[in-house]
Amino acid sequence: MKLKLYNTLGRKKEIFEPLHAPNVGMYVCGPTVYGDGHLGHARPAITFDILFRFLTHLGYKVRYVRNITDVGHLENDADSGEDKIAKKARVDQVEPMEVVQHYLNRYHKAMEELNVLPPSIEPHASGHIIEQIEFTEKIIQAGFAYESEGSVYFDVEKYNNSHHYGILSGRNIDEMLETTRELDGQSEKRRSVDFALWKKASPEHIMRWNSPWSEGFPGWHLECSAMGTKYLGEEFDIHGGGMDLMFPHHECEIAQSTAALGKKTVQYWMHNNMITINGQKMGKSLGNFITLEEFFTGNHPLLTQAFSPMTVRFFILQAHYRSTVDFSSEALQASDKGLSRLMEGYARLQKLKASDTSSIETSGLRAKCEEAMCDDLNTPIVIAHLFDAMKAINLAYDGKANISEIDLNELKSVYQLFIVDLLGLKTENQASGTNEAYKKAIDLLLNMRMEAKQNKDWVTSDKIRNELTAFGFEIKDSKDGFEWKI
RNA sequence: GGUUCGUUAGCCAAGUGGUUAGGCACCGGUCUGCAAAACCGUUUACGGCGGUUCGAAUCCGCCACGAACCUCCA
Repeated sequence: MKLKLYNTLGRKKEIFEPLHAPNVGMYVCGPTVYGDGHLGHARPAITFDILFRFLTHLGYKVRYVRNITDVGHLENDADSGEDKIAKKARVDQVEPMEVVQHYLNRYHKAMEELNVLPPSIEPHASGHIIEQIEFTEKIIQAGFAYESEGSVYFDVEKYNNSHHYGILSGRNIDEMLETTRELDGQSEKRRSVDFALWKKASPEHIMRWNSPWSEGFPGWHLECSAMGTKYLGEEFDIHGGGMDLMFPHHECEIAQSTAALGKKTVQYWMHNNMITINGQKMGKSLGNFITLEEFFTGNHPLLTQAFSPMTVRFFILQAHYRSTVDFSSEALQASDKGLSRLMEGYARLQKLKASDTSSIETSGLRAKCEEAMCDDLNTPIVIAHLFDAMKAINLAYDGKANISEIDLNELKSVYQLFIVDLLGLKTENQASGTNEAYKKAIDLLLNMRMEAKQNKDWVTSDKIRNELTAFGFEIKDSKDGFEWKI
C-alpha cells in the first residue's frame, strides 16, 4: 500500500515518493517562542508527529527538522514592527535569550506531555545568522534582491517575471502589484510586496549582528530557507506548517530558495488546518486562545474541567488534519470519554485469555487501519476502526465470544501498533504499577467489600465504595470480582 | 474586493456517484442488592434551488451563510 499525501502545490493527494529512499527529509515550522504554547500550537506538532511516526513505521529513515524562531519575527509589517522576542524582553526587563529559553522550556514540557516525539534537529534562527547572510548573498548574486539603506529586500516583481510568485497560495501577483504601486511613497522598498531578507537595526533594537550591509537582523522568512537547506539539502521531501503560514511565509520561502538555488527545493508542501473557537481561529491576535497548561489544569473560564494531554491529543486526532476543528468544552468531554473507553479496551485486551477457536472476526483490522493512514493520514478513520474492533474485545471480555491465540496476538499487535506507536496515545501515568503496597491496600479494602456484599451488608459495602469514590477512585464490579482505577 | 476552503443529525466528526462511518449525548433492554462499567437494540443527516445520471450528501451551475489568508499568527 502506498502512502498518499495531500500536496498544497497542486492541491491534490499524491503518492509519496522520497527523493533518496530510504531517507526522508522533513521540515516543519516551529513556534516563535515569546509566549506560552496554546491549543493551536499542538495541532502541527501532533499532525507532523503522526507523519514522523508513520514514515518511520514504513521503514524510512527520517530526518525531522523543526525550527525555533527566536529572532526576526516582527509584529505588524516588516518596515515598522518590533521584534516579538525583543519586545517581550523589553517589557519583562530581561535578556531576549532569557525570554527564548523560558518559553522554549515550557514548549518542550508541553510537547513531552502531549507525547510528541522530539525532532531530529531543532535549530534556532539566532544560531544560523551566518547561513542566513550567505543565503541573502546568493539571492543578491542571482539578481533577485537589492540593498536599500542598509537593508536587503527581495525583488518580488523581478522574480515573478521569470518564476511564479504565488505558486503555492494561488495569489495573483500582478493584481497585488497594481493595487500597491501607488501607495508606495517614501518607503525604502521598491514595492510593498517586496519582503526583507536583512533589516538594518534601529539604534534601540537590541538583537543585532554584523553583516556586509549593516548591523541588523535577518528577515523572518529567511531562516526556514537557510536552515532547511543546511540540514536537509537543496532538495528535500516534505515541508509542513500551519495553513496560516502559507502566505506570505511559505510563498516567500519558495521564492527565496528558488532564487538562490535555481531549483525546486521542497517536493511536498503540507498544511494543517486551524483550531477554531466559536467558529473563529484561535490565536494570539484575537486573544481567544487557551494555553496548553490551562487545558491541563482546567484553569480557564471556557473550560468546565481539566483535560489531560492525551485527551487533547485524541481530540485533535479525531479530526482530519486538513479540516478545521472547533473547540468546545462539550467536544473535549466527548473525546475524554471516548478515549477512556478506548484505553479501557486496550487494557482489557491484555487480560484476555485465548480459546481454541474464534467466534469474532478481527482479521483485516491491520489492513484497514494502514489503508486509512496511507490515505493522507486519516486518523479519524483509524480511530473508528479501533472502536469497531473494541466491540469484539468487550464481547470476549464478557465471555460472550471466543478468540483464538493467533487472533488474540494479532489484535494485541495491531492495537499496540496503532494506538501506542502511531497515534501516540499512552495510558495516563497512574499511581498504579509504581507502588505495589498501595495497590495491595486498595485490593484489601475491596476484598473486604466483597465479603460484606456476600453477607448482604450493604451499609459496609457502600461505605467502602462511596468513600473510595470520594477520594477519586473509580470502582467497577465485575461478574466475579472488581476493578478499580484512580 | 482578491485567493483558498468549508456548510453532514442534539454536539464533535469521516465519507465524496449505488452498500450501518465513528465518538459523545438521548431512549429502550440485558446484567446488578443499588449503582457504575459492559453488552444488545433504537432515534435524529447531508445549507437552498436547478442540472447531469438508471441512481447525487458525493459531479456541474447559481444562490445563501461561514472561515482562513491578503499586517503578525500553528
